[in-house]
Amino acid sequence: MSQDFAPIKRKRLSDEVSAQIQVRIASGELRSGDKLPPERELAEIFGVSRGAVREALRNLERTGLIALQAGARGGAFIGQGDPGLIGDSFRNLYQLGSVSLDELTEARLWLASTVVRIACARATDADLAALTANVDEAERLLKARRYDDKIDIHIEFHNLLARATGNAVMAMLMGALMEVMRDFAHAAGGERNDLTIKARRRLLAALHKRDADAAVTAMTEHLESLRGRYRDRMKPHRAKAKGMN
Amino acid sequence: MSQDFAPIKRKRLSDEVSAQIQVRIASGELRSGDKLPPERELAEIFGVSRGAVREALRNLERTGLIALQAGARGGAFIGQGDPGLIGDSFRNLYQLGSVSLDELTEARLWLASTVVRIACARATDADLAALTANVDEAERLLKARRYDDKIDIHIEFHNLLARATGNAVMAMLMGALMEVMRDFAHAAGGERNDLTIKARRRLLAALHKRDADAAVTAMTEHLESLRGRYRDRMKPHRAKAKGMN
DNA sequence: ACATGTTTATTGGTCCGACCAATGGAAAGT
DNA sequence: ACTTTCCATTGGTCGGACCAATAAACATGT
Repeated sequence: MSQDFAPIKRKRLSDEVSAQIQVRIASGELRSGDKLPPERELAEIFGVSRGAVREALRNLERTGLIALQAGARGGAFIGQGDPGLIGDSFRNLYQLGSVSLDELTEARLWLASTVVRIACARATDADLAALTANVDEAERLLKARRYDDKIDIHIEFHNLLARATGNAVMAMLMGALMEVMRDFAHAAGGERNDLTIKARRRLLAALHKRDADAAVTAMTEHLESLRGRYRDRMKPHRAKAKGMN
Repeated sequence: MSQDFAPIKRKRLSDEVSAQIQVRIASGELRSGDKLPPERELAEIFGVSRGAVREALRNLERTGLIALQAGARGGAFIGQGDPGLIGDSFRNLYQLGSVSLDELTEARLWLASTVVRIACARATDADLAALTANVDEAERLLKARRYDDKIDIHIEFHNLLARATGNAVMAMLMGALMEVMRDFAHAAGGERNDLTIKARRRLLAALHKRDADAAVTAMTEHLESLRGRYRDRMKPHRAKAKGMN
């Protein structure tokens, strides 16, 4: 036993409280819809101040585990999680310089390939209809020169496609990456040509024919060309982080 | 103008504060390593109580945007984000019943296929050496009957492979999914046979030969069989959430 | 001079007690 | 029976106090 004394972890009270509640959730003791005791009671139970309890609850709220609601029948209710947090995480990592734009677009391209292949096999008629409607809408917006609105529709296309895989996790992963893409798509300004529309028409045709290889090709080629254009347009908007160590 | 009066958003002060700070970060005005003014000053600047500022800072800390440090030269420092939060999000979504175990394993399988294909093309000698060392270690633990420790090594294998793609985003995505896998791998108890080891040896051989198809096959077959075994062993550990709307 | 211990100023961490604001149900009035 | 008013409950905010950690400035001893 050379150097393994005590780690000495000065944990914050609020973190201790939120940890205990989280354990109750992980164990299944607390489930979606359940209500926690009021802050004042929790303070007494845990033997800490209401402020500490409050910080714990706010943390859990931020994590999407609970939702706070004021008023008579209000309180802290166990929620269902928030898929949007995944996208937020990536946004932060990008803004803080921990991941690059190039890595994001590359990962997105890889994910999109998988998505389109799976979706090609599983997409329902309703999925295909929604995708078609989406492209129609995008074309309408393009003609109306509403380039900024078009971006959101384009992003929605990828989300629809990901949902067509029938796998919520995959939909969330793609959704997260697309959230970051949204940011700099708006920053870079929307495309004003119809290349995307045409590529999507080809993709839809392949999907209807259940031709996975053609669908993947259509998707990949389009994203590759987009990637090239973005790379030219977006100068790195941040100098490399100077280590804070 | 039929019904578009005022949205009436009763935002919390602390959220308003954290939002303003976040904007400064997004705009690049605040960068990794920068220090925010002390809580008491921020309270005066924003014209709110110190408690409100504190909640805002704790929220940002939870998000990985800042790190709080007590003491004389302490304060709130802009951080670099925390990739672990992505895994936490999925863990929460799973625990709260918003995503199923099956969707997680399926998405993991898809991602792993992509990862192994890319890694096959890009892995450096150092990557391959690390992967080989990992499998050796796993074999050692298996012989020592340290099944629980073996799980973590097995998970590390996937992370190493993902890192071998050279894409940090992909490594984070895989890392996040594997974090959830870790939970129920431990809950289900580690495998006690050497099937995984053998599959990994085949995978490594394919990687060394840069035979992408063989590598993908080795990975996929193994994960598929694992998936089948898990499905038998893990009964859904939670009844379907009764909606709380 | 140098090393070591002590003080002190700074800053996050916690607590208390009070009051405000939202909300739904109970009581009162019609 | 319906509407209005009131009230208890519960989160949201505040101010001020004190504790705890920390590093710099200072004092002390060799």
